[in-house]
Amino acid sequence: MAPVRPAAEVTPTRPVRVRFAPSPTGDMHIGVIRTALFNWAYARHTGGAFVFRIEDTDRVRSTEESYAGALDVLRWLGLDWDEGPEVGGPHAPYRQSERLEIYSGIAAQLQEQGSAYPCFCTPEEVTARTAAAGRPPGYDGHCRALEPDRVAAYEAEGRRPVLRFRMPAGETSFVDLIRGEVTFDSAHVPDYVLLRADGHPLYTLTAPADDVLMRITHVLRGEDLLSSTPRQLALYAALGVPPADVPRFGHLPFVMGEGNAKLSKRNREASIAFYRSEGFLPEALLNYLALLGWSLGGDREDFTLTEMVAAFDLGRIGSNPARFDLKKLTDLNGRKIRALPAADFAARATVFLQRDGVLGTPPSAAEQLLLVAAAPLVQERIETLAQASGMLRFLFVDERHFAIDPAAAARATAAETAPVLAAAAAALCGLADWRAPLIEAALRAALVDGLGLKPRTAFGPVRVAVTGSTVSPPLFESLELLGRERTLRRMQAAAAG
RNA sequence: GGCCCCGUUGUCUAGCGGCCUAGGACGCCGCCCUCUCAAGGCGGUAGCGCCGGUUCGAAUCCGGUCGGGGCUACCA
Repeated sequence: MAPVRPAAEVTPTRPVRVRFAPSPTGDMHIGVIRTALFNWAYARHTGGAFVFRIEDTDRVRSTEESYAGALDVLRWLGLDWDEGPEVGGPHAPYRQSERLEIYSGIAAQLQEQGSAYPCFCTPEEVTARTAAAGRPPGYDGHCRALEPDRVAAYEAEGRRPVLRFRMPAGETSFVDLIRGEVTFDSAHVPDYVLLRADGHPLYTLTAPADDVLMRITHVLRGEDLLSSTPRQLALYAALGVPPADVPRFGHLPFVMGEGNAKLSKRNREASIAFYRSEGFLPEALLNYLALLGWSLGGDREDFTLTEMVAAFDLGRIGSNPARFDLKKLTDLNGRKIRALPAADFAARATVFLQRDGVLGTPPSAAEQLLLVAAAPLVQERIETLAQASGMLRFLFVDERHFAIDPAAAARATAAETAPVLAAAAAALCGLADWRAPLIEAALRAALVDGLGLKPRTAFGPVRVAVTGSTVSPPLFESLELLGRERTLRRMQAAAAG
């Protein structure tokens, strides 16, 4: 058999159409989204189309929740699709469960022309045979040429056959977009199942069918599908798909978790929902994921989606698996948070502050103003949005519920702190203008110069008394935002013990 | 077992025959700054899996080897 060559070598000018085709069988995870990102970036870079298809042919595992979750995650990330669920398109429907007639038509054609045949073997029988023969596992072609009376006998037993594709002998090679030329010998590619015994199609049929029907030009998918590519190519040959309509293939390396295992749905760290609820920014997640297997070139690691799209190039995708590193993601997230305009940060942090009861729902106008004012102070100190609450609570908490963290209070005795707080309160109560520089000057004069304390020991008690913690945004700015009244009240309360 | 893919510091990577006594980033360690915590600045730590070959010259090309991974489902 002549080697099958990718279509793009024949027609390099066909407009790019890529697809993201998850199966809705669980939470969207890191690896899957990285695949979506690369497809999306390639489509946007080339001005092509990004097709979103749902491969829900496994009726047992697919759930409506996962389906909804997939759309939700893509939307949250900002990976917009040109064709697919809810937006429709010329090749609708985009859920394979709604395209069943198409697949049975193709299956019938394949069977009619002898490219596929019914197989009555049970999996147990196949393994028993290969084991007995000392052969490697995999279907042995037992039903390839069944006599009619054998078929009748099986049917009389009440067996329902699957439909298997008849793998032609010979070699199949193709040029993988990421790995270069790959060759498989059909001797190692067993006849595979197209249709279940109940007549429902498998992805082995639906994915290749839809890739061609939806006029996909480039299939960028996980490395786990690399060895199913010769099957897909053989199917196209049997169907008589013109070479120009056969997509090119590129197999992305895995994203690994801790240890040496592929990051899977088992890890909580693999779920996009986890990062969303921890306060990671979508653009940080995407930026980080891009770094796993792709590089802008040079030393640029912190970039925008727009920059990524402009520079995206399949040639720069690496072929070796990458380990997911939460520390690096977190660092990148911190950078993106710091770079946010204050109002933008405030808007994004709001849901987290509400979740933690720091802000009301909806927040009052005063709360919103205070949050924007405090934003720059906090942005520099947190790495995830979820950390904002701990840093800001003292500013918004109702005075009746304000409390000093016991661990912070235990750092010094009341006898030690009371004089400091009294002096601080005295210095501040008559301050003409309640602004950070003046607050600082007054406190330094009273505590450092007046009481002869080191800055560290002078301001520590004030910080604990007013913010309730040993860790807070910068003290003087915090006092300014808190206001004179609440500041003095908290100092007096703390001094009184 | 068979077939296929992969192999630069702990991690992600740059590198595509001389610019490499291998660059950047995260992490880690130290110092500086400093009202806490951060941020920032400066410095340090650590790598081309191994063996052959090609070449004047190899991280870069070739072969082998070892190691890791995937597939080998009526999952995708």
